[in-house]
Amino acid sequence: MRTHELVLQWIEKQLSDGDLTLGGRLPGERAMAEQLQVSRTSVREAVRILEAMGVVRAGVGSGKDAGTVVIAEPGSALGSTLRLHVATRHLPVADIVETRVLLESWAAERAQVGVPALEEAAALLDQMDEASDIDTFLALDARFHVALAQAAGNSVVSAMMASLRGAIENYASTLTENLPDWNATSTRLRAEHRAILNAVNNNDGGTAARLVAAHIQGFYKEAGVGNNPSPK
Amino acid sequence: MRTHELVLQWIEKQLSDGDLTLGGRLPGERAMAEQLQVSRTSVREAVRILEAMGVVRAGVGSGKDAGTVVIAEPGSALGSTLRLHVATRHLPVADIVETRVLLESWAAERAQVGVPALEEAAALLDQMDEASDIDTFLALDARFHVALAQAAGNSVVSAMMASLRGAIENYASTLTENLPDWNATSTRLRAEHRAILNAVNNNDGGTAARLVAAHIQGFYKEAGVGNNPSPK
DNA sequence: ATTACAGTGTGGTTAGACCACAGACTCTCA
DNA sequence: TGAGAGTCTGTGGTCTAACCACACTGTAAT
Repeated sequence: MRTHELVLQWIEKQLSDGDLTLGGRLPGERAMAEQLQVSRTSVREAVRILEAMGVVRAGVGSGKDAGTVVIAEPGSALGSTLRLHVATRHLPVADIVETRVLLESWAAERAQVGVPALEEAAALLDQMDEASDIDTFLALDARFHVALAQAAGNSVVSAMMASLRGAIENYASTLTENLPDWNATSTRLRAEHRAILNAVNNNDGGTAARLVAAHIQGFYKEAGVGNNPSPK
Repeated sequence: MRTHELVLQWIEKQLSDGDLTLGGRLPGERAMAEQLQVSRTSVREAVRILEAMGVVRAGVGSGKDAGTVVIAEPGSALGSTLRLHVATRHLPVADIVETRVLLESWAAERAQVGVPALEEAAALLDQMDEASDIDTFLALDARFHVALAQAAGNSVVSAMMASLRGAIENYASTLTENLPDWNATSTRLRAEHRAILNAVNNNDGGTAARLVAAHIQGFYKEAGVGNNPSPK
């Protein structure tokens, strides 16, 4: 077993045992190195991996943002991983879109009325009405979908949803260049968003799920993702 | 931007541009360091991250298994990430199980008859009939479920399925100790597996999906995962 | 009291050395 | 001529020891 894996194992144990909790600080790299009788290099490699996994955040200096702190950001971490694999051409974008449809439909169907995430979603829609440039619109759109997914209350689904969206974010941005008429498209997307949110708030999960699926597939189809996700 | 992130960016570009493909070798660490004008340490940190993401595999020595090679194993990488987050107690096991049900039901419904993965699944069932100890059985069980998911032909869903299963592998192993009668349970599980596979082979996706959902929920419920996944 | 500055501890980076490993090569000897 | 032993080379794995930038903390000078 490689040295940095030993460090990883040790840290994972600290987490499992509850000795290290969210917001907690890891010992300094030099201290850990001495405690585990390994070099600082190996400690750093382990920390790098945890950072890539979204489990810790490293900050220099001193004070509140300094040191290596335990966080919980599985979404962005999974997103980076998926993005890299898309780059290797072994995760087709069509499969990602299809999976998004699957997860978001499920979440829309089970979204619970009254949770804070839904209020945030509504606020985001208002902001989108005033967004002028495309990138701002897309960023708000991403947050809206994530908020909607959160309303279902399953953190794994939320994280995966966010990661899928993140993995193809640049891709989606590029796609908009293919659109014949962005104004028309954005107007349609905004209307669809309202309809989805209304269905959710009316406790009509089935309709919400169908609308979400059509919404996502419609966008990528119009923007020209060659492959058509298998129809439900 | 930190140095190792620069290296990561460079490698990702090589992948995107197709200069680096599956099975291909990265330049040696020393060569990359010189080419990018950074230290070997920084190159190594980048490689460690890619390794954690399941994008490359590092091997010492010389010959076919040596050097840093591009692979495509998103499943195990995502699994490690999820496992760590479970350790931080911010991804409840119940949510993972629920997501498994979601993904596997979907996959079972769309599994295509005749693909190699289904033949492998059938072979695994035969092996499970002869498996004596629990851990062997569970390992085969995991492979069966992954094979079933692969039959749907969506690589993202397959990878996520595998990762979810991997994230709670140890957990599942521990759970079996809670079972009152392993022989009875394993007999039931085997019968359920056969029924699922039969439904798939009869092109009865709806039934297959229902059976899979019941199969997974039943196991965790019997084994005592407190939380009950929200009913469909 | 306010300000300037040195001190301290954090992660970030580097250079250079040595190790174990595994295949390729070469030399020796039967 | 063939087989075996020994050497060479290049890979990643690890370690040490230094230096940097940063951000707060305490202290001393004004």
